[in-house]
Amino acid sequence: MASQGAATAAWTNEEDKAFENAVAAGAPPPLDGPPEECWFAALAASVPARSTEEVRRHYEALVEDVGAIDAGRVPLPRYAGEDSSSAAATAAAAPGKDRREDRKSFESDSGKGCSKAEQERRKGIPWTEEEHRLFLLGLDKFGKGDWRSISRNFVISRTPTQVASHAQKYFIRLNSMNRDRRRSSIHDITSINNAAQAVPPITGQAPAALGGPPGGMMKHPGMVGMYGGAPMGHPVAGHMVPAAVGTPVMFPPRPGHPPYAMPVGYPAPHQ
DNA sequence: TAAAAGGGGCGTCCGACTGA
DNA sequence: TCAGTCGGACGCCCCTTTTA
Repeated sequence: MASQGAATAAWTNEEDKAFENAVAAGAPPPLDGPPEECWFAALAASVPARSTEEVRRHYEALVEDVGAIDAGRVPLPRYAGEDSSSAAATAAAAPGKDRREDRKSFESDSGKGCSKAEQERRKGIPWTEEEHRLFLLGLDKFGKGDWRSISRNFVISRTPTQVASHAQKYFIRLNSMNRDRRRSSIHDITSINNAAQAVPPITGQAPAALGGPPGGMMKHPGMVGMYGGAPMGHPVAGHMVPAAVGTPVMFPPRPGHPPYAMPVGYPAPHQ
């Protein structure tokens, strides 16, 4: 991943949050002057400690991340989803899902594996944050509905059906953001940037290598989803501010594919 | 106060249905 | 025919309440 704000101090959690919220809100639409400059200035107003130029670079770094993935410059984590050994391989690559997989493997090892129950209904393999992040990238790239392309080019470890199913629940989740009693879930990740910094290094890279600041940005380190190693039940407000609730934060539209859930007045980044 | 039980939320899988 | 959508079943876990 591209190093965000490499030339300046690392962005803090609060700054990232404010930045994302501003992007999610679409930022005040530029009224006059160069649209792009005004738009970044509006974003910068949400992050007082950062200059417009810093905000611009931060933004472009995110876009660059997407571009790198699009171009295949960023090696995607290897998932072996096609065969039955995928569970172990994926579990090894994604420490966040170990608990359930451990139970699963235990059941298999204890003689209950390949049981009738398992043949009747395969147990679900929880999505990792990395997969979800790739899903968001694919959603940005191909738009809502093109699950096959997303599956083939981004979430290669999941079938189009799985991607579609995941998307369905994801959008349901987004629509239910205003409910009071909710647990935190992987679907709370609505921005690629946020996810990138929250995702444990699935490739074994250090978090900084993935673009996140040292120490990550999550207020609950290690929170990786329902079946991850981190606890569930943390108040959502603790790591997701209301402004971002229900507002998908996606990267800007690119030529050739429709934007998804982008606020009005979202300028095209430098290409 | 600690443990147990029940309720409810969440994520995944599956099958039926629909439209191109 | 195929891909996408929708709704429900299922399993798992956490939270709250109840009980000793």
